Amino acid sequence: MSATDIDRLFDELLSRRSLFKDRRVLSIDYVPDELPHREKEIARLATILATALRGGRPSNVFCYGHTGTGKTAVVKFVLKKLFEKARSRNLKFKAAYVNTRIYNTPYRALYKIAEELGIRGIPKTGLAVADVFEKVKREIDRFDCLTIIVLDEIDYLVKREGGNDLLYQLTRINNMLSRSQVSLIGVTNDLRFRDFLEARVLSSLCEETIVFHPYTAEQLYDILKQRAALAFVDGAVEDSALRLIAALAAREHGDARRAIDLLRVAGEIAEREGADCVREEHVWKAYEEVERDLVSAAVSGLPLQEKLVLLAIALLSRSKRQITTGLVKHAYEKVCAALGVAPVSHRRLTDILNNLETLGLISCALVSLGRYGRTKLIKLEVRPKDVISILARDPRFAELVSQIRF
DNA sequence: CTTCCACCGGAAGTACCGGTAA
DNA sequence: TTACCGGTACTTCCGGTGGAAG
Repeated sequence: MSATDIDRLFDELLSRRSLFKDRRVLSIDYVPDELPHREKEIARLATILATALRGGRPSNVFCYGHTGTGKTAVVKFVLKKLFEKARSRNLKFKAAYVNTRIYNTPYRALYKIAEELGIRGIPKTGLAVADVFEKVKREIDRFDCLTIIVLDEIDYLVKREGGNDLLYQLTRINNMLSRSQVSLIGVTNDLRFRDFLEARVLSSLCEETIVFHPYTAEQLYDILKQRAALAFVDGAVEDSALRLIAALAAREHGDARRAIDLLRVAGEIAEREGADCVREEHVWKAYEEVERDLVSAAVSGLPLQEKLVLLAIALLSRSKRQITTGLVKHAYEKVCAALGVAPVSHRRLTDILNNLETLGLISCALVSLGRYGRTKLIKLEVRPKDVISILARDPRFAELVSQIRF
């Protein structure tokens, strides 16, 4: 391509009218001024937290519901409004928001709490958890005000060792504070989460419970319409496209986050193609792309051995129908041999399989074959060719993928 | 009724890494 | 420097276990 060609390309791209008015509206952490169809939940949480405006300590709250049902948005929204109200009444309180899927160990969660509260001098690693907890506790007491701690995706913390301990300490912290008070808000997608909570934590963490039900397709449509009006220029999205996104997301247990993601990607595709508006065809393309990106994000972050196990499963699912643990082990060892990598123990393999399951890449079902033992039936939950093509980007695997057959 | 397959998964421990405090 | 911290990836050992076959 010559210099003048590039010049012309730039000119052409610049002269195109952008479909977007404000892209940020479609980002994951955007909190809108209105949350349609969540009025009841907002009122409920606001009622509980309003105690703070009267100088009391709100009960600990526990929110649960599927992904993308507005839990995080509602919590952030109500806290924002509470801050505004408090400021107008000259009241002080502090809040920390921690996503424990990212800050997924007791130390890291504590570190993030400290950071959110503006407590400095805590290193990312190297100290004992108990010491850090003491320091955070002391600093919170020095605030001399109510402190609200939001623990989002709290199930990721609880399922880790030491997670219950931290939670227990946090629920008991008020007994150790003299000037400040702490309220906790726990948020989770996992509906069976309570099973993992120890009894000593359960009762105090779940003083109040708010359940978030999935959005229906019509409700998702309303949400999309609201966001589209803010994010796109007038007439840049066809109504049928919004309906399609709503229908697709409703199928995924009413996941609004997924819907908004789909809208954003569909918009980007339409713009890339130079279309004058977002149509159903762009939504379908976006659907594919979002799916692939999800897989790609999950797969590329995996450690080597987990990649190899996943590769073995992907290669197996091209041909065999029923995949058992034994079969996976066999295939995995063949893959290892071909690469000159030492395979891990069987015990480790079961952990890897469980991990791949929690990531949603595979699903497992324990079955008993009587005389013929007891095993797990393993099913790849994503397209084998996606997994293989993503892993084949690694030059170490590229050759192998074309060679091995089962 | 008992056997026994082909696994599961808890417990405890090791090696290593990147970090802190004294 | 040394002792210690949390965290990940992995090991070895071992006590289960559902249900068809015998």
